[in-house]
Amino acid sequence: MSWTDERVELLKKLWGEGHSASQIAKELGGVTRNAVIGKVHRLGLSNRTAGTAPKPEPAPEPRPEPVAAPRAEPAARAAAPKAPPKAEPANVAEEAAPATEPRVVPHVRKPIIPAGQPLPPQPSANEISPEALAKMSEVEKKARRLGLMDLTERTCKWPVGDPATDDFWFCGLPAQPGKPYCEAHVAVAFQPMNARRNRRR
DNA sequence: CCCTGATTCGC
DNA sequence: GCGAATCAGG
Repeated sequence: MSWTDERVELLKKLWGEGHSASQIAKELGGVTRNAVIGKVHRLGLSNRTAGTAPKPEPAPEPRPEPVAAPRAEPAARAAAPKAPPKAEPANVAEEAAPATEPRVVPHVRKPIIPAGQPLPPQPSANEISPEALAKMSEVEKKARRLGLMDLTERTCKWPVGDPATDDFWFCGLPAQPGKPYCEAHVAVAFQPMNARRNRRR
């Protein structure tokens, strides 16, 4: 493969969008991340300040913490996340569709499993620890929202949303080595039969 | 260990 | 110019 105008163009675009060299290499195909980096340098756009203000800062996370503790035990480990079974509206900054549909979807999600992997929780099937669920929906907000083609051996392949709609993507966060999912999703997918139970302390 | 970009240097 | 090997860091 050679650096045709097209490929260089795509390289510039992706690099400008903050994609990593390895990601770009995969999207371009036929090149390694080294090749990409090398080219990036030769093009003189090593600094991602190409154009204007591409400062992909992760959305600031709300810190719910205001507990005006009157006077409690010093070492009180209040680790009781009230994870409501309701799925948080993991939305982005803006939503194109107003979605005035009367239809309410109360249950969690209905992920579709890539292949031969442990099945995610069926909403009505079994029970997952509230903590795991909470962590999961929390993570979905930070997910990279990868497309099918962006998945690699080390990206979380946890599907989110309805494949029939545009609102469908894969978690994409760093997967646990050897596992198909990231830490949070592994926690949900690989539920030890005795995960909950001896939780009391 | 996984990943990231940066640099070198033979081709 | 190209990119594998290597380096340096997270």
